[in-house]
Amino acid sequence: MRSMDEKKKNESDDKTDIESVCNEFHQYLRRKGLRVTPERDRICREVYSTSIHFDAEDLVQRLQASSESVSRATIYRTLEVLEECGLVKKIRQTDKRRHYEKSLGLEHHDHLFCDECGKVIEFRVEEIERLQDDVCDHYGFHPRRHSLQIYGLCRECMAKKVKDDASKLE
Amino acid sequence: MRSMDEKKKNESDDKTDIESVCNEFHQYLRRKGLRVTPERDRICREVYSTSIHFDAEDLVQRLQASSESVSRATIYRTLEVLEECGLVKKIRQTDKRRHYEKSLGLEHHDHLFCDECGKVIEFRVEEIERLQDDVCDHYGFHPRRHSLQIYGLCRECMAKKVKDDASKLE
DNA sequence: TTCAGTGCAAATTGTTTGCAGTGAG
DNA sequence: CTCACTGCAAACAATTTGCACTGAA
Repeated sequence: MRSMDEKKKNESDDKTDIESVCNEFHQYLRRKGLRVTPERDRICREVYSTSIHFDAEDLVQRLQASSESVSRATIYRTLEVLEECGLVKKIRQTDKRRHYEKSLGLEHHDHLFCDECGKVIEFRVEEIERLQDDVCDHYGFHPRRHSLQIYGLCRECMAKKVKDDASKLE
Repeated sequence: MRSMDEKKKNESDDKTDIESVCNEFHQYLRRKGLRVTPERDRICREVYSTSIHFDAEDLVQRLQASSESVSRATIYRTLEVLEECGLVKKIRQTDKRRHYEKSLGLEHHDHLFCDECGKVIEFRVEEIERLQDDVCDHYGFHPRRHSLQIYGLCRECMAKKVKDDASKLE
């Protein structure tokens, strides 16, 4: 698997320094003539202090559980701003919820989603990226973003399923 | 572009004979002990007599415009059955609507979506399919379905944009 | 001081559900 | 004759919006 770029699956990896992310966000806001408010700051921190993957409703739950609650509307509005400034990316899954991932410092990558346990595995294969560009060239298409999602069963859930199926036959 | 499989973009291509599709659907229903009803038939025909791509709400609009209106609930319920039997496939969920494409006789393929005019271009690259399998092997992941979506601007919209931007500079 | 931003509650949108009546097998 | 299917209207769940108030610049 030469071209596959191994990624440690470390959801709570705190390498990205929250302060610098907030700074970047504040700068973006000022550049755009938007205001830096405690709510926006709080939301940005919450997003960046937890797992890479989250959805809007989860975020609402978490933020409203804290003493410094932020309203649902503000959270939705702020997620849009965060997306515009590139700190967060929509990845949208199968259910009706809007899924995001924080994107600072992350190279583009694609996902494997386990149908059973919901696990998310990230991967990146240069060769696939390149082939996509070829396709676009071929159609004169100007790509802005893409997503490759593979759904199925992860190793563990597959093993479990095989076992369950076997025991049903007894 | 050796491995790229050219697909004529012919949305209303009626090669797939509606009668045989309906037949297949009826057989599936019987096999499963489900009933063949006029509503299910009507929905199946509507799906197969129009463009490959559609979303649930569009279908509702079209079916309710006709004299033989079918209720929204029945349409949603039937789409599920059509999906189980493989006559229809769920695709992207960019907006909040549920998008489908009819899948009979179509080989798996991926999509380019134009952000501007909404055009959809289908493509298939064997090499990409193969690389995806490699990725799954590597993680011990058992794939069931996948989708690769590329968003951006199609040739025409890109040209238009370039022109517009240029005229703004005058 | 002045709007952009906030919270709240009401509105929207797509989809799902409960139920009484109906018709396919 | 039965029970799966239908239409309807109400229920849901996620997101959006209108509006009066508030606080960042």
